[in-house]
Amino acid sequence: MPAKRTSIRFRNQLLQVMSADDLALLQPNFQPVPCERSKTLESANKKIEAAYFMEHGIASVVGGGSREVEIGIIGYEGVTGLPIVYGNHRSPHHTFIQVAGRANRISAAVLRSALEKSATLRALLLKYAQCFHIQSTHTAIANARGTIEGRLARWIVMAQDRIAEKELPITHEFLSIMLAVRRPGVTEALHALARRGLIRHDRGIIVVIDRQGLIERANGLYGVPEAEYLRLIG
Amino acid sequence: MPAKRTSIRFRNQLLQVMSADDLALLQPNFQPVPCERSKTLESANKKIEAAYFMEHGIASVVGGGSREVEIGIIGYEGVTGLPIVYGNHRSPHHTFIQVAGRANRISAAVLRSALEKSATLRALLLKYAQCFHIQSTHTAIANARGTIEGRLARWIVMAQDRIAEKELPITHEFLSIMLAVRRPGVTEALHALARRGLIRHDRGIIVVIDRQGLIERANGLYGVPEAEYLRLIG
DNA sequence: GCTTCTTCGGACGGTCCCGTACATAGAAGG
DNA sequence: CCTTCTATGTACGGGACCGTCCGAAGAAGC
Repeated sequence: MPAKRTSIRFRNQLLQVMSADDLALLQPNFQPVPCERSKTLESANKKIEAAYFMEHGIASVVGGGSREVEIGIIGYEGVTGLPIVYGNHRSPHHTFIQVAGRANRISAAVLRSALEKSATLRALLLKYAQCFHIQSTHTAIANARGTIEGRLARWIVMAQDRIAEKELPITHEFLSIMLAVRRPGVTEALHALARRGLIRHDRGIIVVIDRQGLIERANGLYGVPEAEYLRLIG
Repeated sequence: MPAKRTSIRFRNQLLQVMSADDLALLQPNFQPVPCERSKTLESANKKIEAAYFMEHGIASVVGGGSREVEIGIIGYEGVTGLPIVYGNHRSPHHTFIQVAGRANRISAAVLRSALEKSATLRALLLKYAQCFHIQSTHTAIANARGTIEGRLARWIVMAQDRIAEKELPITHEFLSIMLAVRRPGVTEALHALARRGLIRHDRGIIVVIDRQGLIERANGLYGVPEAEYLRLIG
């Protein structure tokens, strides 16, 4: 066997579980890019130029026109640009970096042709598409039934899954936009979580203390999409 | 050209826009079935036996465990069983008939093998999957920001799109579960819509009077998924 | 060290919606 | 016609959250 195989290990979960052949289709076309906060990856109703296999940081998908609402988040477990997987060039959503990090960028055209060539790559990315779909349906459920405190607890745990550190660099203002609530509402809910000893927080920082307690506080809003991810992707 | 072509016209939009070859893969395996109200098409976390190309009536997809919340609805514009298209056997959602009608049933195994054979069939159903995904993201947005009256107006217009008649057979109780609100809240919101002259309502019946007015009342919550459907499927 | 900007803490009246309870009125079946 | 069930109308107190405003307290630049 030729020793051509580059031994770069990706943190991205999709790239990790991908077959060597599929990875070989993508990897030569990867462009490692830093993702600074607020960087736009996709604009609503504009052609999607590239997909980003996240390595670090968090991307957020939002929709709803003027006053945007978060639909889902993507970290090193996933990839942006799902409309490409669906066979499309655009979507009415906006995707941007919420927590700085880095990603492997691949152009939409290359990804599209790789998807045509490989049925197994298609299968993997479609499974991830289902995971992301389920994540957004559970956002819908959380928005319908959850209190601010519960939704916030869910968001913090989901973000921690993707950061893998206990410190989340995020402001109340940002969270209030994501959850579509009033900014002081976020402040109060964070205090409530802190009073219960589940988090600490400082200017622009939230520190997870009791992850399991947060999950319980989320009152059933956390867990289902995560279990589906494990089942489908592992 | 051999006159083998059966000239049955389907009402289902996906079957209408499908190529003759793709239709030929599916149609011999169709089983026309009546869909009475409350019939379960898919259960949460159970193997999906079949997909249903709706011809009449409305199927509803819900999730969220004990107190379920509606994620999206499917009528003659679509098909149930999207997890099959995603390459899966199950999902954490529950799908059932909300307004009686009928559908063309096709077993999951047959649909799966047809999807493997035909790239164009895959492409079409994936486009519909994206449409449904966008529908559920907009349910998330509506749940986050809409008033009961607005969300109700959205739901009524969406249902009317799929019923194509002005009369919707639906009870307040049912709507309250779908929207995850209190039952008397639905009663009051329906009165408000009626006072504005947008609907009439009777025991178990809602009659659309001013569709455009309802859309305006939905305050931006209606329209985006519908426009995407037109763009992607036509 | 002082100004300026960002971020957070706290407060106000007001609104929407909740949980609950109860009464009425069609429908359905004897 | 009478009973029973379902569906709707209405009311009450209470809680969650809203829009808004203002002050304080770190962070950042001059």
